Amino acid sequence: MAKGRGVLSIDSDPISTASASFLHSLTVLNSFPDQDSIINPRLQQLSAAAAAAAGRAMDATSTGSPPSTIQFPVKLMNTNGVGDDGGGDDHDSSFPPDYRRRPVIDEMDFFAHKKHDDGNPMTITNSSADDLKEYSGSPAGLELNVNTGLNLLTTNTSSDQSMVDDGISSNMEDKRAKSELAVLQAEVERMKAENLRLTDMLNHVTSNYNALQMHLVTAAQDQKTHHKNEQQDDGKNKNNGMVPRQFMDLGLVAGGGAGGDTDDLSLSATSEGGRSRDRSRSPGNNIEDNNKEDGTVVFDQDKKGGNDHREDSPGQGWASNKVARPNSTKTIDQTEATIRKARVSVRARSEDAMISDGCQWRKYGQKLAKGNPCPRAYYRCTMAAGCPVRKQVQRCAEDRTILITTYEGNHNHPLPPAAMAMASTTSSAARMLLSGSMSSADGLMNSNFLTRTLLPCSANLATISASAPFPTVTLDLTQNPNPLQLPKQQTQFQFPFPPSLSFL
DNA sequence: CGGATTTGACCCGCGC
DNA sequence: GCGCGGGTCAAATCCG
Repeated sequence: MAKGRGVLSIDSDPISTASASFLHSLTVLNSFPDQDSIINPRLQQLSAAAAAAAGRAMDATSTGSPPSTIQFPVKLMNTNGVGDDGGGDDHDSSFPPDYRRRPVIDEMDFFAHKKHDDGNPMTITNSSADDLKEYSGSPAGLELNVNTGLNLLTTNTSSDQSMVDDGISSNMEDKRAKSELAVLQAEVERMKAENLRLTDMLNHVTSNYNALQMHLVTAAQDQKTHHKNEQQDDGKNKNNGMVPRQFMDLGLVAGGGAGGDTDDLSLSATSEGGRSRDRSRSPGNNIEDNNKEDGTVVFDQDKKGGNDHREDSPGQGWASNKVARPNSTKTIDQTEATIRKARVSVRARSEDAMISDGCQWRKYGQKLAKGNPCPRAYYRCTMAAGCPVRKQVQRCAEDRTILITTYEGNHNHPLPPAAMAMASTTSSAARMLLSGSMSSADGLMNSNFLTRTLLPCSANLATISASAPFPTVTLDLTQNPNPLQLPKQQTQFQFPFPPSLSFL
């Protein structure tokens, strides 16, 4: 899956969480064939047609082929070939670095569609209404315009044939060719203007994205500062030198760990510090985990008043954090709990007992949960010693073909490419959740906003549950609201998510 | 034989 | 304080 590599660098920013819509948009843009294969061919064909017309005018042959001149523009539209494969899965591997300045007609289609259909606030807004109107359903609209020219030509052609019979072809053919040439030149000019307009729009999207990103960075920094102050006030910081970067390092699955960030995948809030249980586990590499898992340190400092709690075990970063902090305010506690307990739940149809997400898991328990006849299985990541990531797998009681997989914790190791999709998708979702947690008073952002931002093209795909025991982002892959993004039906579960695909 | 899975027991938080 | 339910452990078992 080589979708949209061009977006990787964008989302590599750990703070770009809420910019998912832009990432998605850009990913979709990525999915389209490069402009060279769309607009340029059209211009080339127009130019070629113009040249042909000029040549015909010079030749003034009486056997001009009306059908070809009539169908020419139609071919132009067909050459676009956009949207024929649901996002152009195979086109974008060589995404040009300057793609932002190379508008693609179908990009406009995408935005125009979004503007009208879902009212996505992220949608470009500075375009004139005329632009949007003109481009809504761009292929059809363009075709209409081109056809206008054709009609003229067709008229000329029909009369031309009669002229030919009359033996006055030379003059009329010349006229006809010139007329055709003028039409084509006008079309070329129009295409150029179109390019400029698209460029402007794309620039605007980019600037919007940057602005949002800056906003998120600011919010994250504020949050960090807040927690630092909190720690200082406590005066009980037992982890000097350890700075909470973020509650959840959703990090950047940077190319299989090649990139600096090795604890890439953060499927959910850091290490489940919120886990109320503090049973002692085998001592392991707790310290290491704490160092790796952002935010863990922050919550690990309190041992519940020094009671007889056993030490949390290291390798189990996810069970290592204490919730209560003596001097913390109620608000802070709530926020922390929210962040620590965040989870990402994925609903997908699968006949298998477990979806294949590219990671290696070891089952360590199974329980019958109340309200669901299907047992819930507990898995632990075994790709690296001490990896705190765990997941729960359970079939939906209402529809047993639906497998609900809930991820929790941060991987402390590089992920194989196969796991990148899941990692990116779930981390995007989790980032969205935590972003919301950090920037709203009640710990959760407006779910509609999150949903739309996360998956602007399919708002019903992601939901934020605030009522669940843990704040949970649910990614519902059992529906297929946007066929363009689901190339094919898979029996084996795979991640069809636009955001995730953008990182593959 | 080593690793994975199963399964009953245990721990803990929460609500009553 | 007690019971319930979720989550985890670890011995037993299975399997390649």
